[in-house]
Amino acid sequence: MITDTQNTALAQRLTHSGLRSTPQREVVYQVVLGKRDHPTAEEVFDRVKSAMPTISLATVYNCLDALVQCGLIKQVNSVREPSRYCPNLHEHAHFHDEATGEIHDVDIPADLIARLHNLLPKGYDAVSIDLSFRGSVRAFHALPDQQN
Amino acid sequence: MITDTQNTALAQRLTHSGLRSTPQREVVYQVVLGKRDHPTAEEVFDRVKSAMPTISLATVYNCLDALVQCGLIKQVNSVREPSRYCPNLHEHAHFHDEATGEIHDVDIPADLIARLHNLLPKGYDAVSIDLSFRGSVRAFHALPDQQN
DNA sequence: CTTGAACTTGGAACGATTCTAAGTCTCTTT
DNA sequence: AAAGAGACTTAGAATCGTTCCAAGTTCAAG
Repeated sequence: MITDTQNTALAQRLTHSGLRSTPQREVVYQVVLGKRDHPTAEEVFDRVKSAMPTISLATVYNCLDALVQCGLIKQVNSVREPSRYCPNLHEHAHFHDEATGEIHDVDIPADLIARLHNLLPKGYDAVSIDLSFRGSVRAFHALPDQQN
Repeated sequence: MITDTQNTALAQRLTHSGLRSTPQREVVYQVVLGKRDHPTAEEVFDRVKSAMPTISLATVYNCLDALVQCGLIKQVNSVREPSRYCPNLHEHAHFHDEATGEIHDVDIPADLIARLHNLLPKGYDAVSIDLSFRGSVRAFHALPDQQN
């Protein structure tokens, strides 16, 4: 659907971080962007293979790392489960649905993030916050799609 | 230092959950209680071996699971690192010091926990919240030990 | 061109955890 | 007290996501 501006953005970000833009990294990036679920490296691997059948799993890991490093995607670490990757760059929390295994993004208002930082004692300097919920999602009587 | 009331509490909790109180579980419990750091299963294993040299690592995992299950300790899941266990049962967050690898407990006021729950859209039912920071702790000019 | 660094590849290696099979312990029921 | 059923322990094998490795490839700069 989209490729050109995204790929130049990709190239810029990568070179800016001292990394190279390669066909593999472009394809991996497109795949993660392409579907707004939270795929594991293995799932990314499967999806990428249709476009590039010779790619190896090690390369997928390498590409995902590179993309995380230059800030284009985020790594979502689940508990004793494979890491997942998401293109949502806003500060947000994750809700792990224990029934389905799905992960849903949950927005965090900026003032709340500030308040979380204020929990820390003096001298504590947090570079990242991770907020995650686990539970289940009650099927809901077809509400006409509130906000998201 | 302490053993008797703790061990009866242990026995009660275990049997209440349909589990048995065993020498191994008592020792593992004492070890986790004994030092307020956040040991991994392997570290618990090492500490337990001095009191009970024949215990196996599998049993340590089993015992830790049992204690977590009946609510006597908590499992702290780090990112792509071994799980750690802590006897602090209050709702609290964790600060992962990237320099030292240490984990520090951080209290969360009750109203903030409520506010976190309120982030969730309708229908989302969270059974647990995990809040963790990672960063570093600046050494602090010998403050006369504030609160903790 | 050449040189070197970054990258890709497949497979081996790793490490935390779980599983397995065999043996032991401990309640209950007689 | 004997017997049977579970729960528990043990050592080692197995699992699985991830990382490492060695060899070959590509790319950018001189």
